[in-house]
This record gives sequence, structure tokens and C-alpha cells, in this order.
Amino acid sequence: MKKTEDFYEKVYAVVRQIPEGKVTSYGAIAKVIGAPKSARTVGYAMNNCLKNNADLPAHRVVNRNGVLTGKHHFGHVDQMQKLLEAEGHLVKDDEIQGFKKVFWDPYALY
DNA sequence: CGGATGACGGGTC
DNA sequence: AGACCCGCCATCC
Repeated sequence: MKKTEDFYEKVYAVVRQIPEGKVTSYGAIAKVIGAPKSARTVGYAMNNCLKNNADLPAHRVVNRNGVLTGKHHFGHVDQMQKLLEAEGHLVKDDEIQGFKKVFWDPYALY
């Protein structure tokens, strides 16, 4: 499935570009890689990256509300939040405070 | 092959 | 603001 691999590759490529201290959303990534309606699949790709042992700053990727929807996939439910706080973010109730301010639009690459 | 699932998003009420 | 529903797409059963 070259198509699928290409999809994952693009997702990983974008995630790797996320600057430290910034975050983005699954939907934004999906849009940039040419699959604006596949945000859900982006999340699936991220889940797949776990077993791929890909070294991605996945904690910088949240949903459109700035909520840490995927924190349960970081081993410990507080791991994602800790990583974000370590980068200067303020996470309250699984939600990144000032999400819009720290949001990084991957479209900036183009 | 049909239905269910999920780290989502947008729209509606 | 919050709950709800529907569409998307890869994968699993």
C-alpha cells in the first residue's frame, strides 16, 4: 500500500516540523498533506507511529479544541501534559490554555 | 464483504 | 457553552 505509506510519511514529516513550544491540530495536518477530511486518519497514523517507533513530538498535536485527546497513548495519562508543560505550555483540564496563541499552522511550510 | 472503531472536524440545536 | 449527529478514511473483526 504505497498510498497509505505515503500518507503516514507526510503526517510524520509535518509533525517533525512542529517547532518546540508550538502545537497544531490533526485537522491542520490533514489539510496540508492533501486530505482535509481525513483528520481522523491522521490520528490513526499517529497511533501507528507508536509501533513504528517513530520519534515524533506527538504531544504537540492536539485536536481542534486544543484538548489532549491522545494523552492516553503516551504510556502515562499525564505524560503528554508533562511534556507540554515542559515546553512552556499551560495545560488545564486536558486543555492547552491560549491554544490559539501557540498554534502553529503547518501551512507555513508552503 | 459489511459493520464497528478511532489520537477528528464541522455543523446544528 | 455543551450535547448531538454526520461525514471521512484506514484498519480491524
